[in-house]
Amino acid sequence: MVRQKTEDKREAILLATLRMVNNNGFHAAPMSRIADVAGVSVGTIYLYFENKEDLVNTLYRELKAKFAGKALENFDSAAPVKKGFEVIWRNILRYKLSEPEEATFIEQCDNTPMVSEGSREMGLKSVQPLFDLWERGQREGIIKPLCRHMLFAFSLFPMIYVAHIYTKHCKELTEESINAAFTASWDAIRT
Amino acid sequence: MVRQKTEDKREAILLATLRMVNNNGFHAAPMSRIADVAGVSVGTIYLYFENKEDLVNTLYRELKAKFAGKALENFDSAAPVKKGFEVIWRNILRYKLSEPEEATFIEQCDNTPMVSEGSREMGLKSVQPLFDLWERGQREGIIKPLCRHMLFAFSLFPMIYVAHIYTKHCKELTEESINAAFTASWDAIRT
DNA sequence: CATAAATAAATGAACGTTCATTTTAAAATA
DNA sequence: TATTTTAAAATGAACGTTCATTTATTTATG
Repeated sequence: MVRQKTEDKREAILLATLRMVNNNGFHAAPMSRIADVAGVSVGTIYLYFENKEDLVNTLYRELKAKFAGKALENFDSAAPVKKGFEVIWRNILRYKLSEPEEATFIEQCDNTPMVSEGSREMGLKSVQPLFDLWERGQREGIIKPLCRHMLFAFSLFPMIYVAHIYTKHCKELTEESINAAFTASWDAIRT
Repeated sequence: MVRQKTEDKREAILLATLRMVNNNGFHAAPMSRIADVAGVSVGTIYLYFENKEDLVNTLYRELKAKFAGKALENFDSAAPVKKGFEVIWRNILRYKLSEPEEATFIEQCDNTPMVSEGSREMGLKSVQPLFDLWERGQREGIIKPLCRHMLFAFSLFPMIYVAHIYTKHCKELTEESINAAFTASWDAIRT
């Protein structure tokens, strides 16, 4: 075996991309600067990624996969609907608060043509257990008969927005606020 | 009297900007194409606007002002809290559904460094009556004691998201769905 | 020494912006 | 009224810069 492409460099490039894009958006993250921050030559990036689009999409998909893993941690599909929902809800909030850089990047990607529709769909499929849970809740008459989009819009989307605002302004969310936010989320979708 | 800069051209340039940016984001709206679509020469744009940033910020502020006007239409600050909230809620939804292009542009702007923090703050101040209404609701014990961000996140943000999804996929929101969405919004923030 | 990884330099396309020039129409003149 | 003057409005080719990507070269490894 000859010399391997060091995995370190790949990671450094991905991390640099995350940081640069978060700092000032995509238009302020030229390949040259990503290379600088990663401590790597520009050309090297093209050894690991096809082009910039591929680089960004790869990063997006990896983060989304990690996110889905965290979101479903300790989730028991046999538990009561409200309990199951609360577990996922708190998991997502914890992730958004503890990994604000990753969270910000994901949000940026959801609003740019640089990330393909395919990458986005992949992200949705990874939280299928949540959709199943909602459906069960509706069959049991516990959850309002709204479509997925609406349920997401009223129960998870607001929390993601709140986490974003708070990390952006470096304020801390008290345990009390978090509980209040969960109550609001649940009140919105429960019958 | 000398010749006036025709107001038509200014409007054409703004409209072209709106369309181009909506089509594929800011990076796909070069001044040259904006000029083409507006039926104007590139240089002409610089007679009406200082630079691209000024052009975009001007458009953003004009749309935000129009939005605020629509949002507060028929709002009576003396009416009961729930009624007042419902008026504004439905006004915003109507705007988002009837002017999807403008709505999409505003959303894009809220996620780009091209729009200054100052422009964004201006947008917030224009819906002060809504904040006042929430405060009154809290004094009356009708609305949960959450901060502005949270109230916005749980009652208006989801609806904006839903309107966006539906117009994007060209689906129609039934009157029934709209009522259900309002109930969810109100349930989320009422005590 | 052979081969792949890493680099630095080179390339060309695209962009925002400028500016010398032309067009337009109101004002002045006769 | 018909003609000339004037200055603002409009133009679009050209400029300098930046960017993503490619190429040629060097470096490191087995």
